[in-house]
Amino acid sequence: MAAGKREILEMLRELAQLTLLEEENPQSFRVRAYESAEHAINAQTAELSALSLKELQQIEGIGKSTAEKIRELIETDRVQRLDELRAKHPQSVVALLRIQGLGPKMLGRLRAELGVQSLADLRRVLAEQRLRGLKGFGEKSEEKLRLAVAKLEEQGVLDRSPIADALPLAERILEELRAVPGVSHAQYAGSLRRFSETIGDIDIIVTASAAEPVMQALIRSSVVDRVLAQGEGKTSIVTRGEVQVDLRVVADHQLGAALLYFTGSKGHNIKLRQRALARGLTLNEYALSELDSGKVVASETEAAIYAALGLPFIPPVLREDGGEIEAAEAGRLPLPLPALLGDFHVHTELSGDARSSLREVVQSARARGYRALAITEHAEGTRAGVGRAQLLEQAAQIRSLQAELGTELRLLHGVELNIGPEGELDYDPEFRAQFDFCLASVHSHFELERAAQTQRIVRAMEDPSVRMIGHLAARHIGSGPGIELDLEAVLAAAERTGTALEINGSLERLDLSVDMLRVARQRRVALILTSDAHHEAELGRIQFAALNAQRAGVAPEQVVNAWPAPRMLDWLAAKRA
DNA sequence: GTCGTGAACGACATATACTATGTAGTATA
Repeated sequence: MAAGKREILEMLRELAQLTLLEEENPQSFRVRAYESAEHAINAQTAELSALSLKELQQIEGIGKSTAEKIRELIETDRVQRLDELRAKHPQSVVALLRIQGLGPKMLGRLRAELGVQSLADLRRVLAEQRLRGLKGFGEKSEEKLRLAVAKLEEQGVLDRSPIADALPLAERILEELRAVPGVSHAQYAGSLRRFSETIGDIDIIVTASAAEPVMQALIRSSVVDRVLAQGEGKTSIVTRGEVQVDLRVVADHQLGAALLYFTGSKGHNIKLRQRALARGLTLNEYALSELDSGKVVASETEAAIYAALGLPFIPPVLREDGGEIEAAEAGRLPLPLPALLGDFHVHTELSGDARSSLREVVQSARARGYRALAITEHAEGTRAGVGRAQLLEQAAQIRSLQAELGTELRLLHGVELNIGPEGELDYDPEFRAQFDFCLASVHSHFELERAAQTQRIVRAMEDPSVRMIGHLAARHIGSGPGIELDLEAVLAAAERTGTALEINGSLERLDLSVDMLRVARQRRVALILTSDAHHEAELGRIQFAALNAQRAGVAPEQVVNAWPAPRMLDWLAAKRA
C-alpha cells in the first residue's frame, strides 16, 4: 500500500531521531530540518501521495532532499537514507533514548567507550559499576541512571495523559498551592492551557511573596511519588499516577512573561523570541527587555508583551506555531465564539448514567442565560436507555415546565438515538417524529470497517427525524480510537441532508476533534456545541467544545448555538425537506 | 537539512534551570 500522511510523519520522526544519534547534537540543522518538515507535513490536509516532487517543495519547510525522500517512500515503500541510519543505530540503541536523563552525547559515549548496544548491556555495566570510571561520570550519575532504567522497565516511558485526567489533577494541585500563605496567583500553563488532547506534563505557575513554602507544599503533597528536581525557582515532581508536574514560582510583575513561556508551544516561543531580537529586544521567562540596556519593556501581562512585539493577544489555544503569529500580524486571527445561547445534548436522571433532575438541569440552563435547551435522554437501544412510556411522561413534564418558563427559555423534548451497525435507529418513524430534537450517535460496533461505518452514519443522517449527529468519531481520548470514517463523504451527506454535526464538550470525547473540525470548517455544514452533560454542573463543559472550535478556527457563522436567538430558534423549528 | 541570493554558498542556533561534575549535558516551553 502506498504511504500516506501517517507513514510520512513516521519516517520524518525516525529520521530526526536517528540523525540526532548520528550527529550527537540536538541543535543539528538536519535534526531541526526533519522536525520542521514533520511539523509542515502534519499541517497538510491534501492527499500527499498525489503530490509531485515540485509540489512537495512548495510546502514551506520541505526542500529538495525531504521531498525526494517522501516520493521515495510513496513509490518504493522504503527510504535508502533511513535504511543506512537504521543499520548504524539499531532499534535497541534508539530505545535507550527513552531513558530520562540520557541524551545523545552520553549515549554516544556509552556505546563508544563501554560497548553498550542495548538495555541489557546498560544494565550490565551499571551492575559492574563501570560507568563511574568514565570522565565526567560519578557515583551519582550512575545511581540516577540506574533509577531511570528501573522506572522504564517498571512501567514503560512516562506516557501522555488524556486531558480528562490531567485537568482535574492540575485543579487539585492548584487548590493545594493556593492555600499556601503568600500565594497571590496560581494557574496551569503548558499544553493543558493550550487545550491539547493529551498532556505530557502539567506546568504550574505561581506568584508568591516567597518561593520556598510553595515548593515545599508541592513536595509534601499527597499526590507526589518522587521529586525529580528542586531548585530556587523550579521544582519537578512525578505523581503516583506517573504524571510529571513542573512548578515555577515567580514575582507578581513577572507573571505575563512566565505564563507566555510556560504556555508555549516551544515553536511559538522561539518565533516570539526571534521577533524580539529583530526589534532589538530579548524575551525570556522573566521579561521582554531591551537588548543593549537591559531595560524591561513588558513583563506583567501576556497582552503587554504581545503589544510590545507589535501583535494582538494570541489566545493560548492557537499558540501551536501553525501560522498564528503571521495571522495575528495581518489581523486574521479567528474570531472567538460569542456567548452560546443553548445546549442540545443534555441528560437528566432519567438516563441510567446521569444524576440531576429535570428541574436542576433547567435551572442551570437559566442561570447560564440560555434561550434554548434540548433534553436528550439515551434511547432504548443503549444500556442506559429509556423506554417509550417514560419518554412520553417526560414530554408532559417538559410541556408544563415550559408553561412556567414562558419565552425566556425554549425547552425542547429531545432524545439521543443510537445508531445501529446498519444505520438503524431506535423506536419507529412515527414515534421519533414526536420529538422536538433528535440527535443520533454511535455507541457500539466500533470494529466495522470504514465503508460500513460511513454508510451507517449516512443512513442515520437520511432519516428525517435526525437533526444532529452526536460525537461522530465515537472516540474516547486515550482509550478508544473511535470509528474509521470517510470524513469527506460524511460531510457531503451532512450538507445534503441539512444534518448538523456535534462538537461534544466532554473531555473524554472532544468529538469532532480539532483535526476533523479543520476539514469541516471548509464545508457548509452546521455545527452545534454541546456539553453532553450527565449532571447539571457539567453544562459548563460546553466551554471545552468552544475551545476546540476556536483551536480549529471555526467561524461563529457556522455554529448554530452562536447565532442570535431568533435565528437559532428558527433553525430548530424548521422542518427538514 | 531549508532558504534566499544570485547561480554556489553562506545564514540559519531562543533562552534559561538544574544536576553532577568541575565544564557540559539534559531538560523545559
